[in-house]
Amino acid sequence: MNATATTPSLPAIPDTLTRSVEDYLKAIYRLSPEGQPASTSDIAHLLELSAPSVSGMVKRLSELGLLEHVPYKGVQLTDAGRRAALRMVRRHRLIEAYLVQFLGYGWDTVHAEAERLEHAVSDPLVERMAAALGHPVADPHGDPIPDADGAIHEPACTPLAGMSVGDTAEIRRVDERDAERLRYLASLGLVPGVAVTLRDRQPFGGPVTVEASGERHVIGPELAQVVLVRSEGDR
Amino acid sequence: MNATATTPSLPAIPDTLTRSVEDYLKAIYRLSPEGQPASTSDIAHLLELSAPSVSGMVKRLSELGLLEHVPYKGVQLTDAGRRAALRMVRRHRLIEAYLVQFLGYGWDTVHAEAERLEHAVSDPLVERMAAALGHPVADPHGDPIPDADGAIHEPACTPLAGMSVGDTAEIRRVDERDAERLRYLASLGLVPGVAVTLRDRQPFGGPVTVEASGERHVIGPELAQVVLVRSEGDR
DNA sequence: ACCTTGATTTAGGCTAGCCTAATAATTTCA
DNA sequence: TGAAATTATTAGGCTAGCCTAAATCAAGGT
Repeated sequence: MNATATTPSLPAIPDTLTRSVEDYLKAIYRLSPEGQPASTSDIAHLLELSAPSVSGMVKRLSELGLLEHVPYKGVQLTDAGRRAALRMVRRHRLIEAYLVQFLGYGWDTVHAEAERLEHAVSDPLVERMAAALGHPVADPHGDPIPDADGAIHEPACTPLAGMSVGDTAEIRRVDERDAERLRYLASLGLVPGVAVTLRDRQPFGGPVTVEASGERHVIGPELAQVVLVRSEGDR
Repeated sequence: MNATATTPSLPAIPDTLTRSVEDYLKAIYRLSPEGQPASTSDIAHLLELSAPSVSGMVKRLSELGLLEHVPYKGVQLTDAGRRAALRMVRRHRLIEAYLVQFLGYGWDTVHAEAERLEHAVSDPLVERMAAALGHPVADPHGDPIPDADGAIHEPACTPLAGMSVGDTAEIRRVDERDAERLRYLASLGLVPGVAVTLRDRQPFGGPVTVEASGERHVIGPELAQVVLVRSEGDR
């Protein structure tokens, strides 16, 4: 017995992770940016994999020291795991920003491309892109970009659905994953940086009416949930 | 029996190939751009894999209709295989050109990065890069870039080692794979576009002396083999 | 014509990741 | 509290790709 004795033989974290592993870490980070445990089934749902597949991978990742797993309770990233996850988040968001800025991509199509590229770019390339962009702090959807050390500042945002009638706020962030949704929001002019005023809300989870750039739009509740705003009052 | 009856059940070529398959096709293309058969062991050597691994993959690829294999004779790409290979060659060379032009890469470091990115980029991204570059016909090492339909024009080149003393020629192409070699060549000013005159050749495969940009350099025979030139006389 | 040599293929085994079906643990609710 | 529902894990199996060791084929020299 000559190891540092935490778990029975700890296989060091390999210097390069597989695509799968990177995707798991990103998913777990997304499910619990604050560090609360994420459930197996949530991970499975997000990655569109079966629950047993996730169970198996979770076991391997915890043996690698990338996360901690309490059976039937959930998983939490270790520091090493969170670092690796944030590295992927940084890559993803910088790639999106780069493709939009320099290669004419739209905010609706850029996610799929970044999803593959993030596993293939080298760290130096990521930093070159960051420099070419002038070290941006957010991607085209308003998602904050962690710095190279993994520090990230998540600005306080609330769903548009949570605004009160009469309130005015600025759109900060929009969930990036559904291209069609992004195209629809863009067609309405509901993009980050735009000021919106809530004009009406129907009861029982009904639609809301917002005014932006002088136009009024009726928005369904699930859409109003993925558009994040910052009230003029905050910070 | 309801198939078109060439081989006993032909599994259609999948729309996306794996990284491994893409690498095999590229390797086979490189070993036989003219279509002569490539040997198992040459493929194994180029990809740094064991011969049995290559044997197994070759079997699968021939079942997929990407190549034809005559046991103990060699493999030849089919039209579909060659098309897939040229698609990878186009990607690789355009990525190299893009990274050098827009992201400050040097010709010595760009190969490794392109080697990974070529498997991850989408066709539209490749075409956007090509457009941003103004549809170049060659990459930073002078290697010609196939067009989007897979047509490629390989300019007639001969190794510098094959020149006669007193001849003058233009450097056209340099093997891209060894970063250190590229750095050395660049330090001597021996890059594509430069005119060189052969001043001396030592017998028995000895070094050659070339003059370029007014300077003389002594070059070992294996280096003189990977620098390709076009004589002023040729086309 | 035979035998050695080198290239190639077959045999058998391994890991990473995925799956479905079956089992087990936890939570919920009557 | 105890059954039902939910959630997670184990069992067992699959493919892609890689490996080493063993067998086999193709040639070339005597």
